[in-house]
Amino acid sequence: MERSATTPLSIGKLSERTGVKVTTIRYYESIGLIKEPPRSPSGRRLYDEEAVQTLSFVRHGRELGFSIEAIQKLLGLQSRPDRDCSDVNDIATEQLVQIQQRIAQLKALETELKRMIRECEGGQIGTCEIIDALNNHGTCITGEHERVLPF
Amino acid sequence: MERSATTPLSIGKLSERTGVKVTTIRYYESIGLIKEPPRSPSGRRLYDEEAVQTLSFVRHGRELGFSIEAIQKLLGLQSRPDRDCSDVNDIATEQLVQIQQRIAQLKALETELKRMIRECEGGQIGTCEIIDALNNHGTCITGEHERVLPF
DNA sequence: CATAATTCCTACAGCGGCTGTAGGATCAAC
DNA sequence: GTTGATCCTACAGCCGCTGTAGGAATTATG
Repeated sequence: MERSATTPLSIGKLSERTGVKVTTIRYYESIGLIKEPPRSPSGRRLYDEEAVQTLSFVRHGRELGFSIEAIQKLLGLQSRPDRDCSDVNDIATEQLVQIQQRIAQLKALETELKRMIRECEGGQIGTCEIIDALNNHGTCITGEHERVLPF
Repeated sequence: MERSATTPLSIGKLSERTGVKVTTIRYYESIGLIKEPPRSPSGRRLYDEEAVQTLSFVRHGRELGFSIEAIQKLLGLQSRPDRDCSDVNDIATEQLVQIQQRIAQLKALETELKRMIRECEGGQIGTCEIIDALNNHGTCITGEHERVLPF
């Protein structure tokens, strides 16, 4: 299983292989998310296949909306295959809950925006229902939709 | 209609009336979103009812997910009630489209996370389907779900 | 083999939309 | 008169990057 003597990858090649930008890779290293690779005599970073794996893992996690912090935990857990995976499940479940909450919030906004747009039938701003709705929260059907942001 | 000689509000009262934090009000002023109010002899900001209106408008817009930039445009439009409201409609529609796209993306993530969690039946991390899914994008049913972030 | 284009390096600033901190000045209540 | 709340400015920090400047090293082409 040990064939680690493959030609090392430059940061650019690693970027190509994983779809993570060069600057982002360096950023991940700077915050300690991925480990510092060895360097060439001239100081260039040299990566191996394990780095490709780790970075792909990170990328996929980010795509699924996991925070850097959560990914850091997951990476730590991943390296202990004999441990119980309930911690992993907890992190994923928490992420799912947050996404579901976010969807619910955005749907409320969607409903509200649709209503505003429907009631604005074109005309002058003075009688525009969109402007009116923004001026007058009382007309909202969704009641409180506070701190829904950021996107 | 002109009864503007009401007692001026302090920034704290304005904050209470609008639900926008004091620091955020000052921030909005600093970026030019709301105008600089007159000051008391000792340099404290003095607001009137128009400021309450404007800030409520801003707050509601933010709650609906509009960017500061979009709100700035809407505020500009609002002050010209005789103009056609199609620009307003465009901004709101664009916002709606973005929210709908965001919902679609998040739903894809939700599906994916649910699948991962469902297939992880508890056990050891070495065989955990969640970790496996993160390692191996190929198992994703959603195909490409890139740059869905940030939240 | 010389030159040109590309890749790489570090360090730091900036994005959006705030929030928090430090260190004061002023105001209202008792 | 004193305490405590509110206000002021100025600046740093949050997340997760992205962009810039100014070099050094490597690779591709003539």
